[in-house]
Amino acid sequence: MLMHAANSASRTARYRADIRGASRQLDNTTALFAVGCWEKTVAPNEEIFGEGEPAEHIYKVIGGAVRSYKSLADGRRKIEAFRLSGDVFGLEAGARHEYCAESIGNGCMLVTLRHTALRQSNESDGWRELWHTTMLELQRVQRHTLLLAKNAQQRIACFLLEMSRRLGQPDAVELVMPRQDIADYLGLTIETVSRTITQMDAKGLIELSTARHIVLKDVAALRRISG
Amino acid sequence: MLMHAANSASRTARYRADIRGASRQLDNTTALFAVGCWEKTVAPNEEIFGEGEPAEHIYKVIGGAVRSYKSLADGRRKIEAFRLSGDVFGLEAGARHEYCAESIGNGCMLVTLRHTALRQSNESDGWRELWHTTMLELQRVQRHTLLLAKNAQQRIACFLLEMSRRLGQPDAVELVMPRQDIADYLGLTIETVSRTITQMDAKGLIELSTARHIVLKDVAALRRISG
DNA sequence: CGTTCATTTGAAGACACTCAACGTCTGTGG
DNA sequence: CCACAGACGTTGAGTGTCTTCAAATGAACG
Repeated sequence: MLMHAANSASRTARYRADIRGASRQLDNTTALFAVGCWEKTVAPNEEIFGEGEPAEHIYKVIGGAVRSYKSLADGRRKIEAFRLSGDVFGLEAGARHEYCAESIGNGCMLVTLRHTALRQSNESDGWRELWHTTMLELQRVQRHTLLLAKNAQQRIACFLLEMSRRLGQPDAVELVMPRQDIADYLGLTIETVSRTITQMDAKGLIELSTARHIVLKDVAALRRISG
Repeated sequence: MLMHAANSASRTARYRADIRGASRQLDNTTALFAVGCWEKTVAPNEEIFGEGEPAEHIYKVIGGAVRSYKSLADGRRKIEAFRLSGDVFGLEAGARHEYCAESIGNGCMLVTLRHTALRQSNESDGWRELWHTTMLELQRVQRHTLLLAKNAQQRIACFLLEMSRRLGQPDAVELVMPRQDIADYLGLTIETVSRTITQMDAKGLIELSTARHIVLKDVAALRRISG
Protein backbone atom coordinates (compact mmCIF):
# COMPACT_ATOMS: atom_id res chain seq x y z
CA MET A 1 0.00 0.00 0.00
CA LEU A 2 1.24 3.48 0.77
CA MET A 3 4.80 3.72 1.89
CA HIS A 4 5.50 6.03 4.77
CA ALA A 5 7.42 9.02 3.59
CA ALA A 6 9.22 9.24 6.90
CA ASN A 7 10.61 5.75 6.39
CA SER A 8 12.10 6.21 2.95
CA ALA A 9 13.41 9.66 3.84
CA SER A 10 15.22 8.34 6.87
CA ARG A 11 16.96 5.59 4.87
CA THR A 12 19.02 8.18 3.12
CA ALA A 13 19.63 10.22 6.24
CA ARG A 14 20.80 7.40 8.45
CA TYR A 15 23.46 8.09 11.00
CA ARG A 16 24.12 11.61 9.89
CA ALA A 17 23.31 12.28 13.50
CA ASP A 18 25.60 14.73 15.18
CA ILE A 19 27.64 13.17 17.95
CA ARG A 20 28.26 15.94 20.38
CA GLY A 21 30.27 14.52 23.21
CA ALA A 22 32.14 11.42 24.28
CA SER A 23 32.16 9.79 27.70
CA ARG A 24 30.22 12.71 29.06
CA GLN A 25 28.89 12.39 32.56
CA LEU A 26 25.13 12.81 32.65
CA ASP A 27 22.57 13.20 35.39
CA ASN A 28 20.71 9.91 35.12
CA THR A 29 18.46 8.13 37.53
CA THR A 30 19.72 4.77 36.34
CA ALA A 31 23.20 3.46 36.91
CA LEU A 32 23.13 2.07 33.37
CA PHE A 33 23.88 5.44 31.88
CA ALA A 34 26.33 6.61 34.51
CA VAL A 35 29.48 6.38 32.43
CA GLY A 36 30.70 5.92 28.88
CA CYS A 37 27.74 7.63 27.22
CA TRP A 38 27.46 9.61 24.03
CA GLU A 39 24.95 12.34 23.50
CA LYS A 40 23.33 12.57 20.12
CA THR A 41 20.92 14.91 18.36
CA VAL A 42 18.65 13.30 15.79
CA ALA A 43 16.95 15.01 12.85
CA PRO A 44 13.16 14.62 12.40
CA ASN A 45 12.07 11.24 10.98
CA GLU A 46 15.60 9.97 11.00
CA GLU A 47 16.19 6.26 11.47
CA ILE A 48 18.11 5.53 14.67
CA PHE A 49 18.38 1.83 13.90
CA GLY A 50 16.63 -0.47 11.45
CA GLU A 51 14.82 -3.75 11.84
CA GLY A 52 17.34 -6.59 11.70
CA GLU A 53 20.38 -4.39 12.18
CA PRO A 54 23.05 -5.44 14.68
CA ALA A 55 22.02 -4.29 18.16
CA GLU A 56 25.10 -2.45 19.35
CA HIS A 57 23.77 0.34 21.50
CA ILE A 58 21.04 1.11 23.92
CA TYR A 59 19.50 4.55 24.03
CA LYS A 60 17.88 6.89 26.46
CA VAL A 61 15.62 9.67 25.26
CA ILE A 62 16.46 13.04 26.83
CA GLY A 63 14.39 15.17 24.46
CA GLY A 64 11.68 14.79 21.83
CA ALA A 65 10.25 11.40 20.96
CA VAL A 66 10.97 8.16 19.12
CA ARG A 67 8.69 5.61 17.47
CA SER A 68 9.65 1.95 17.50
CA TYR A 69 7.93 -0.10 14.80
CA LYS A 70 7.88 -3.09 12.54
CA SER A 71 6.79 -3.16 8.90
CA LEU A 72 4.26 -5.91 8.25
CA ALA A 73 4.10 -8.23 5.25
CA ASP A 74 0.95 -6.55 3.93
CA GLY A 75 2.59 -3.12 3.90
CA ARG A 76 1.06 -1.91 7.14
CA ARG A 77 3.16 -0.71 10.01
CA LYS A 78 2.82 -1.64 13.67
CA ILE A 79 4.19 0.88 16.12
CA GLU A 80 5.27 -1.02 19.20
CA ALA A 81 6.06 1.97 21.38
CA PHE A 82 6.51 5.71 21.61
CA ARG A 83 9.66 6.51 23.56
CA LEU A 84 9.51 9.81 25.40
CA SER A 85 11.96 11.72 27.59
CA GLY A 86 13.47 9.39 30.16
CA ASP A 87 12.65 6.15 28.31
CA VAL A 88 15.31 3.59 27.56
CA PHE A 89 15.18 1.44 24.42
CA GLY A 90 17.27 -0.70 22.09
CA LEU A 91 17.96 -3.63 24.39
CA GLU A 92 17.59 -7.01 22.65
CA ALA A 93 17.65 -10.69 23.54
CA GLY A 94 19.50 -11.54 20.34
CA ALA A 95 22.20 -9.85 18.32
CA ARG A 96 19.81 -7.89 16.14
CA HIS A 97 17.07 -5.32 16.57
CA GLU A 98 13.57 -6.79 16.35
CA TYR A 99 12.06 -3.37 15.73
CA CYS A 100 13.14 -0.26 13.93
CA ALA A 101 13.47 3.09 15.74
CA GLU A 102 12.91 6.52 14.26
CA SER A 103 12.81 10.01 15.70
CA ILE A 104 9.42 11.68 15.44
CA GLY A 105 9.53 15.44 15.49
CA ASN A 106 12.08 18.14 16.09
CA GLY A 107 14.41 18.16 19.05
CA CYS A 108 14.93 14.45 19.46
CA MET A 109 17.96 13.90 21.66
CA LEU A 110 19.42 10.62 22.83
CA VAL A 111 22.10 9.30 25.09
CA THR A 112 23.87 6.31 23.60
CA LEU A 113 25.63 3.46 25.39
CA ARG A 114 27.38 0.49 23.82
CA HIS A 115 25.82 -2.93 24.50
CA THR A 116 29.24 -4.37 25.24
CA ALA A 117 29.49 -2.08 28.24
CA LEU A 118 26.61 -4.05 29.72
CA ARG A 119 27.76 -7.50 28.72
CA GLN A 120 31.20 -7.00 30.17
CA SER A 121 29.74 -6.08 33.51
CA ASN A 122 30.25 -8.61 36.24
CA GLU A 123 28.25 -6.88 38.91
CA SER A 124 25.02 -8.57 39.89
CA ASP A 125 23.50 -5.15 40.65
CA GLY A 126 23.86 -4.09 37.04
CA TRP A 127 22.21 -7.26 35.76
CA ARG A 128 19.54 -6.99 38.35
CA GLU A 129 18.71 -3.46 37.27
CA LEU A 130 18.74 -4.58 33.66
CA TRP A 131 16.33 -7.35 34.57
CA HIS A 132 14.00 -4.94 36.32
CA THR A 133 14.04 -2.56 33.38
CA THR A 134 13.12 -5.44 31.11
CA MET A 135 10.33 -6.59 33.43
CA LEU A 136 8.82 -3.10 33.34
CA GLU A 137 9.06 -3.13 29.57
CA LEU A 138 7.30 -6.50 29.58
CA GLN A 139 4.50 -5.02 31.68
CA ARG A 140 4.16 -2.15 29.26
CA VAL A 141 3.83 -4.49 26.26
CA GLN A 142 1.31 -6.63 28.15
CA ARG A 143 -0.77 -3.56 28.89
CA HIS A 144 -0.56 -2.61 25.23
CA THR A 145 -1.80 -6.06 24.28
CA LEU A 146 -4.80 -5.55 26.56
CA LEU A 147 -5.46 -2.23 24.85
CA LEU A 148 -5.76 -4.02 21.50
CA ALA A 149 -8.65 -6.04 22.95
CA LYS A 150 -10.72 -2.86 23.29
CA ASN A 151 -12.82 -0.89 20.80
CA ALA A 152 -11.76 2.27 18.99
CA GLN A 153 -13.15 4.71 21.55
CA GLN A 154 -11.55 2.87 24.45
CA ARG A 155 -8.21 2.71 22.68
CA ILE A 156 -8.21 6.45 22.00
CA ALA A 157 -9.24 7.21 25.57
CA CYS A 158 -6.44 4.97 26.87
CA PHE A 159 -3.98 6.59 24.52
CA LEU A 160 -4.84 10.13 25.58
CA LEU A 161 -4.67 9.23 29.26
CA GLU A 162 -1.36 7.42 28.76
CA MET A 163 0.15 10.39 26.96
CA SER A 164 -1.20 12.81 29.53
CA ARG A 165 0.40 10.76 32.30
CA ARG A 166 3.73 10.25 30.54
CA LEU A 167 4.04 13.87 29.51
CA GLY A 168 3.21 14.97 33.03
CA GLN A 169 0.28 17.14 31.94
CA PRO A 170 -2.77 16.22 34.06
CA ASP A 171 -5.43 17.54 31.70
CA ALA A 172 -3.83 18.31 28.37
CA VAL A 173 -1.83 16.48 25.75
CA GLU A 174 0.67 17.93 23.33
CA LEU A 175 0.87 15.21 20.69
CA VAL A 176 4.25 15.02 19.03
CA MET A 177 3.18 12.37 16.52
CA PRO A 178 0.90 12.54 13.47
CA ARG A 179 -2.47 10.74 13.29
CA GLN A 180 -0.97 7.93 11.22
CA ASP A 181 1.44 7.10 14.05
CA ILE A 182 -1.42 7.02 16.55
CA ALA A 183 -3.37 4.74 14.20
CA ASP A 184 -0.44 2.36 13.77
CA TYR A 185 0.13 2.33 17.51
CA LEU A 186 -3.51 1.59 18.36
CA GLY A 187 -4.14 -0.85 15.51
CA LEU A 188 -6.72 1.40 13.86
CA THR A 189 -6.88 3.34 10.61
CA ILE A 190 -6.10 7.03 10.46
CA GLU A 191 -9.75 7.71 9.57
CA THR A 192 -11.05 5.90 12.63
CA VAL A 193 -8.61 7.78 14.86
CA SER A 194 -9.67 11.10 13.40
CA ARG A 195 -13.39 10.31 13.60
CA THR A 196 -13.16 9.03 17.17
CA ILE A 197 -11.29 12.12 18.33
CA THR A 198 -13.83 14.33 16.57
CA GLN A 199 -16.68 12.46 18.30
CA MET A 200 -15.01 12.89 21.70
CA ASP A 201 -14.74 16.59 20.99
CA ALA A 202 -18.43 16.72 20.05
CA LYS A 203 -19.32 14.94 23.30
CA GLY A 204 -17.34 17.48 25.30
CA LEU A 205 -14.86 14.92 26.64
CA ILE A 206 -11.94 16.73 25.03
CA GLU A 207 -11.24 19.92 23.15
CA LEU A 208 -9.05 20.26 20.09
CA SER A 209 -7.35 23.63 20.31
CA THR A 210 -5.24 22.41 17.41
CA ALA A 211 -5.08 18.93 15.92
CA ARG A 212 -1.97 18.23 17.99
CA HIS A 213 -2.98 19.97 21.19
CA ILE A 214 -5.84 18.25 22.99
CA VAL A 215 -7.36 19.44 26.26
CA LEU A 216 -8.82 16.69 28.41
CA LYS A 217 -12.01 18.32 29.63
CA ASP A 218 -13.44 15.31 31.43
CA VAL A 219 -10.70 12.99 32.64
CA ALA A 220 -13.11 11.01 34.84
CA ALA A 221 -15.32 10.21 31.85
CA LEU A 222 -12.29 9.28 29.76
CA ARG A 223 -11.20 6.90 32.50
CA ARG A 224 -14.67 5.38 32.60
CA ILE A 225 -14.70 4.93 28.83
CA SER A 226 -11.17 3.54 28.71
CA GLY A 227 -12.48 0.38 30.39
CA MET B 1 -21.46 -12.12 30.42
CA LEU B 2 -20.99 -15.82 30.87
CA MET B 3 -18.68 -16.79 33.68
CA HIS B 4 -16.18 -19.47 32.91
CA ALA B 5 -17.05 -22.60 34.80
CA ALA B 6 -13.40 -23.47 35.07
CA ASN B 7 -12.78 -20.24 36.92
CA SER B 8 -15.37 -20.58 39.62
CA ALA B 9 -14.59 -24.26 40.09
CA SER B 10 -10.93 -23.59 40.65
CA ARG B 11 -11.64 -20.96 43.31
CA THR B 12 -12.86 -23.67 45.62
CA ALA B 13 -10.12 -26.10 44.68
CA ARG B 14 -7.17 -23.77 45.21
CA TYR B 15 -3.94 -25.18 46.51
CA ARG B 16 -5.29 -28.63 47.07
CA ALA B 17 -2.36 -29.48 44.83
CA ASP B 18 -0.37 -32.45 45.95
CA ILE B 19 3.17 -31.55 46.92
CA ARG B 20 5.20 -34.60 46.15
CA GLY B 21 8.75 -33.82 47.04
CA ALA B 22 10.89 -31.21 48.73
CA SER B 23 14.26 -29.93 47.56
CA ARG B 24 14.26 -32.63 44.94
CA GLN B 25 16.98 -32.48 42.35
CA LEU B 26 15.49 -32.29 38.85
CA ASP B 27 16.92 -32.55 35.37
CA ASN B 28 16.54 -28.98 34.15
CA THR B 29 18.16 -27.14 31.33
CA THR B 30 18.17 -23.90 33.28
CA ALA B 31 20.24 -23.26 36.34
CA LEU B 32 17.26 -21.49 37.89
CA PHE B 33 15.62 -24.75 38.77
CA ALA B 34 18.76 -26.58 39.79
CA VAL B 35 18.12 -26.69 43.52
CA GLY B 36 15.44 -26.07 46.12
CA CYS B 37 12.50 -27.05 43.92
CA TRP B 38 9.17 -28.63 44.72
CA GLU B 39 7.27 -30.81 42.35
CA LYS B 40 3.53 -30.40 42.23
CA THR B 41 0.61 -32.10 40.48
CA VAL B 42 -2.33 -29.85 39.65
CA ALA B 43 -5.94 -30.93 39.10
CA PRO B 44 -7.74 -29.85 35.88
CA ASN B 45 -8.89 -26.21 35.85
CA GLU B 46 -7.29 -25.56 39.19
CA GLU B 47 -6.01 -22.08 39.97
CA ILE B 48 -2.26 -22.00 40.49
CA PHE B 49 -2.24 -18.35 41.48
CA GLY B 50 -4.75 -15.55 41.14
CA GLU B 51 -4.56 -12.05 39.72
CA GLY B 52 -3.25 -9.69 42.38
CA GLU B 53 -2.01 -12.40 44.70
CA PRO B 54 1.48 -12.09 46.21
CA ALA B 55 4.05 -13.41 43.76
CA GLU B 56 6.02 -15.85 45.87
CA HIS B 57 7.01 -18.60 43.48
CA ILE B 58 8.04 -19.15 39.94
CA TYR B 59 6.95 -22.28 38.11
CA LYS B 60 8.15 -24.56 35.38
CA VAL B 61 5.73 -26.78 33.50
CA ILE B 62 6.90 -30.38 33.25
CA GLY B 63 3.62 -31.88 32.07
CA GLY B 64 0.25 -30.75 30.74
CA ALA B 65 -0.53 -27.09 30.17
CA VAL B 66 -1.39 -23.83 31.93
CA ARG B 67 -3.33 -20.76 30.82
CA SER B 68 -2.33 -17.35 32.08
CA TYR B 69 -5.10 -14.76 31.84
CA LYS B 70 -6.68 -11.58 33.03
CA SER B 71 -10.39 -10.92 33.52
CA LEU B 72 -11.48 -7.72 31.80
CA ALA B 73 -13.87 -5.10 33.14
CA ASP B 74 -16.56 -6.05 30.61
CA GLY B 75 -16.52 -9.69 31.72
CA ARG B 76 -14.39 -10.96 28.88
CA ARG B 77 -11.18 -12.82 29.51
CA LYS B 78 -7.81 -12.25 27.83
CA ILE B 79 -5.49 -15.22 27.82
CA GLU B 80 -1.96 -13.89 27.78
CA ALA B 81 -0.16 -17.19 27.26
CA PHE B 82 -0.41 -20.93 27.15
CA ARG B 83 2.43 -22.47 29.14
CA LEU B 84 3.50 -25.89 27.89
CA SER B 85 6.11 -28.39 29.00
CA GLY B 86 9.41 -26.66 29.61
CA ASP B 87 7.95 -23.16 29.98
CA VAL B 88 8.73 -21.00 33.00
CA PHE B 89 6.17 -18.55 34.38
CA GLY B 90 5.21 -16.55 37.46
CA LEU B 91 8.06 -14.04 37.49
CA GLU B 92 6.91 -10.49 38.25
CA ALA B 93 8.35 -6.98 38.36
CA GLY B 94 6.28 -6.13 41.42
CA ALA B 95 5.19 -8.01 44.49
CA ARG B 96 1.95 -9.30 42.99
CA HIS B 97 0.88 -11.39 40.03
CA GLU B 98 -0.42 -9.35 37.11
CA TYR B 99 -2.12 -12.38 35.59
CA CYS B 100 -3.88 -15.41 36.96
CA ALA B 101 -2.66 -18.93 36.14
CA GLU B 102 -4.78 -22.06 35.83
CA SER B 103 -4.09 -25.61 34.76
CA ILE B 104 -5.90 -26.61 31.59
CA GLY B 105 -6.44 -30.35 31.23
CA ASN B 106 -5.38 -33.50 33.00
CA GLY B 107 -1.79 -34.23 33.92
CA CYS B 108 -0.61 -30.71 34.65
CA MET B 109 2.64 -30.93 36.57
CA LEU B 110 4.81 -28.10 37.81
CA VAL B 111 8.12 -27.50 39.48
CA THR B 112 7.95 -24.70 42.03
CA LEU B 113 10.73 -22.42 43.22
CA ARG B 114 10.48 -19.62 45.77
CA HIS B 115 11.08 -16.09 44.50
CA THR B 116 13.30 -15.35 47.47
CA ALA B 117 15.74 -17.96 46.22
CA LEU B 118 16.31 -15.69 43.22
CA ARG B 119 16.43 -12.41 45.05
CA GLN B 120 18.99 -13.65 47.55
CA SER B 121 21.31 -14.66 44.76
CA ASN B 122 24.41 -12.54 44.40
CA GLU B 123 25.80 -14.16 41.32
CA SER B 124 25.70 -12.08 38.18
CA ASP B 125 25.23 -15.27 36.13
CA GLY B 126 21.90 -15.92 37.80
CA TRP B 127 20.64 -12.42 37.17
CA ARG B 128 21.94 -12.54 33.66
CA GLU B 129 20.03 -15.73 32.97
CA LEU B 130 16.95 -14.24 34.57
CA TRP B 131 17.31 -11.24 32.32
CA HIS B 132 17.62 -13.39 29.25
CA THR B 133 14.54 -15.41 30.21
CA THR B 134 12.62 -12.18 30.61
CA MET B 135 13.86 -10.85 27.26
CA LEU B 136 12.60 -14.00 25.54
CA GLU B 137 9.26 -13.59 27.27
CA LEU B 138 9.18 -9.99 26.06
CA GLN B 139 9.78 -11.20 22.49
CA ARG B 140 6.93 -13.68 22.84
CA VAL B 141 4.50 -11.01 24.02
CA GLN B 142 5.62 -8.69 21.22
CA ARG B 143 4.97 -11.43 18.66
CA HIS B 144 1.57 -11.99 20.23
CA THR B 145 0.82 -8.29 19.88
CA LEU B 146 1.65 -8.53 16.17
CA LEU B 147 -0.71 -11.48 15.88
CA LEU B 148 -3.55 -9.30 17.16
CA ALA B 149 -3.02 -6.99 14.17
CA LYS B 150 -4.02 -9.80 11.80
CA ASN B 151 -7.42 -11.09 10.67
CA ALA B 152 -9.17 -14.18 11.98
CA GLN B 153 -7.76 -16.61 9.42
CA GLN B 154 -4.22 -15.38 9.94
CA ARG B 155 -4.54 -15.62 13.71
CA ILE B 156 -5.79 -19.20 13.55
CA ALA B 157 -3.04 -20.15 11.11
CA CYS B 158 -0.43 -18.57 13.39
CA PHE B 159 -1.89 -20.33 16.37
CA LEU B 160 -1.84 -23.77 14.76
CA LEU B 161 1.71 -23.29 13.54
CA GLU B 162 2.81 -22.03 16.96
CA MET B 163 1.26 -25.00 18.72
CA SER B 164 2.68 -27.43 16.17
CA ARG B 165 6.14 -26.00 16.76
CA ARG B 166 5.90 -25.86 20.54
CA LEU B 167 4.48 -29.35 20.83
CA GLY B 168 7.18 -30.66 18.52
CA GLN B 169 4.73 -32.18 16.05
CA PRO B 170 5.65 -30.99 12.55
CA ASP B 171 2.26 -31.57 10.91
CA ALA B 172 -0.29 -32.23 13.62
CA VAL B 173 -1.62 -30.50 16.70
CA GLU B 174 -3.12 -32.10 19.77
CA LEU B 175 -4.99 -29.18 21.32
CA VAL B 176 -5.19 -29.40 25.08
CA MET B 177 -7.45 -26.36 25.42
CA PRO B 178 -11.11 -25.80 24.55
CA ARG B 179 -12.24 -23.43 21.79
CA GLN B 180 -13.10 -20.73 24.30
CA ASP B 181 -9.47 -20.62 25.44
CA ILE B 182 -8.26 -20.32 21.85
CA ALA B 183 -10.76 -17.51 21.28
CA ASP B 184 -9.63 -15.62 24.39
CA TYR B 185 -6.01 -16.09 23.40
CA LEU B 186 -6.50 -14.85 19.84
CA GLY B 187 -8.93 -12.05 20.68
CA LEU B 188 -11.78 -13.64 18.73
CA THR B 189 -15.13 -15.15 19.67
CA ILE B 190 -15.59 -18.87 20.00
CA GLU B 191 -17.89 -18.83 16.96
CA THR B 192 -15.28 -17.16 14.76
CA VAL B 193 -12.65 -19.66 15.88
CA SER B 194 -14.95 -22.58 15.11
CA ARG B 195 -16.02 -21.19 11.74
CA THR B 196 -12.48 -20.36 10.66
CA ILE B 197 -11.23 -23.82 11.56
CA THR B 198 -14.16 -25.37 9.68
CA GLN B 199 -13.33 -23.24 6.63
CA MET B 200 -9.70 -24.31 6.74
CA ASP B 201 -10.84 -27.91 6.85
CA ALA B 202 -13.13 -27.31 3.83
CA LYS B 203 -10.19 -25.76 1.94
CA GLY B 204 -8.03 -28.80 2.65
CA LEU B 205 -5.47 -26.85 4.67
CA ILE B 206 -6.13 -28.93 7.76
CA GLU B 207 -8.11 -31.98 8.77
CA LEU B 208 -10.12 -32.36 11.95
CA SER B 209 -9.83 -35.98 13.00
CA THR B 210 -11.46 -34.83 16.23
CA ALA B 211 -12.20 -31.28 17.39
CA ARG B 212 -9.02 -31.37 19.46
CA HIS B 213 -6.77 -33.26 17.06
CA ILE B 214 -5.94 -31.26 13.95
CA VAL B 215 -3.75 -32.51 11.12
CA LEU B 216 -1.86 -29.79 9.26
CA LYS B 217 -2.24 -30.98 5.67
CA ASP B 218 -0.62 -27.98 4.00
CA VAL B 219 1.90 -26.31 6.28
CA ALA B 220 3.31 -24.19 3.45
CA ALA B 221 -0.12 -22.71 2.71
CA LEU B 222 -0.71 -22.09 6.42
CA ARG B 223 2.57 -20.24 6.60
CA ARG B 224 1.60 -18.17 3.57
CA ILE B 225 -1.77 -17.34 5.09
CA SER B 226 -0.31 -16.56 8.51
CA GLY B 227 1.27 -13.41 7.03
C1' DC C 1 -1.14 32.23 -3.71
C1' DG C 2 0.11 27.66 -5.12
C1' DT C 3 2.16 23.52 -3.36
C1' DT C 4 2.54 20.04 -0.11
C1' DC C 5 1.45 17.54 3.77
C1' DA C 6 -1.84 16.50 7.55
C1' DT C 7 -6.38 16.01 8.94
C1' DT C 8 -11.22 15.58 8.41
C1' DT C 9 -15.50 14.01 6.36
C1' DG C 10 -18.62 11.02 3.52
C1' DA C 11 -20.51 6.76 1.55
C1' DA C 12 -20.29 1.88 0.80
C1' DG C 13 -18.73 -2.52 2.06
C1' DA C 14 -16.35 -6.32 4.71
C1' DC C 15 -15.35 -8.82 8.60
C1' DA C 16 -16.16 -10.33 12.94
C1' DC C 17 -19.70 -10.17 16.58
C1' DT C 18 -24.24 -11.21 18.68
C1' DC C 19 -27.98 -14.00 19.46
C1' DA C 20 -30.03 -18.31 18.82
C1' DA C 21 -30.48 -23.03 17.76
C1' DC C 22 -28.72 -27.47 16.97
C1' DG C 23 -25.33 -31.41 17.23
C1' DT C 24 -22.00 -34.30 19.68
C1' DC C 25 -19.82 -36.60 23.29
C1' DT C 26 -19.50 -38.34 28.03
C1' DG C 27 -20.87 -39.71 32.27
C1' DT C 28 -24.82 -40.71 35.44
C1' DG C 29 -28.72 -42.87 37.10
C1' DG C 30 -33.21 -45.03 36.53
C1' DC D 1 -30.21 -50.29 27.82
C1' DC D 2 -32.01 -45.90 27.43
C1' DA D 3 -32.98 -41.19 29.12
C1' DC D 4 -31.02 -37.17 30.72
C1' DA D 5 -27.89 -33.56 31.95
C1' DG D 6 -24.04 -30.82 31.04
C1' DA D 7 -19.96 -29.36 28.68
C1' DC D 8 -18.22 -28.53 24.27
C1' DG D 9 -18.53 -27.53 19.49
C1' DT D 10 -20.83 -26.18 15.15
C1' DT D 11 -23.95 -23.65 12.18
C1' DG D 12 -27.23 -19.87 10.68
C1' DA D 13 -29.14 -15.15 10.24
C1' DG D 14 -28.85 -10.41 11.23
C1' DT D 15 -26.27 -6.53 12.99
C1' DG D 16 -22.59 -3.21 14.03
C1' DT D 17 -18.04 -1.46 14.03
C1' DC D 18 -14.31 -0.47 11.64
C1' DT D 19 -12.19 -0.36 7.09
C1' DT D 20 -11.82 1.08 2.39
C1' DC D 21 -11.98 4.27 -1.13
C1' DA D 22 -12.65 8.97 -2.42
C1' DA D 23 -12.76 13.75 -1.85
C1' DA D 24 -12.72 18.03 0.71
C1' DT D 25 -10.74 21.02 4.09
C1' DG D 26 -7.08 23.01 6.85
C1' DA D 27 -2.35 24.36 8.01
C1' DA D 28 2.53 25.40 6.90
C1' DC D 29 5.82 27.44 3.87
C1' DG D 30 8.26 29.26 0.17
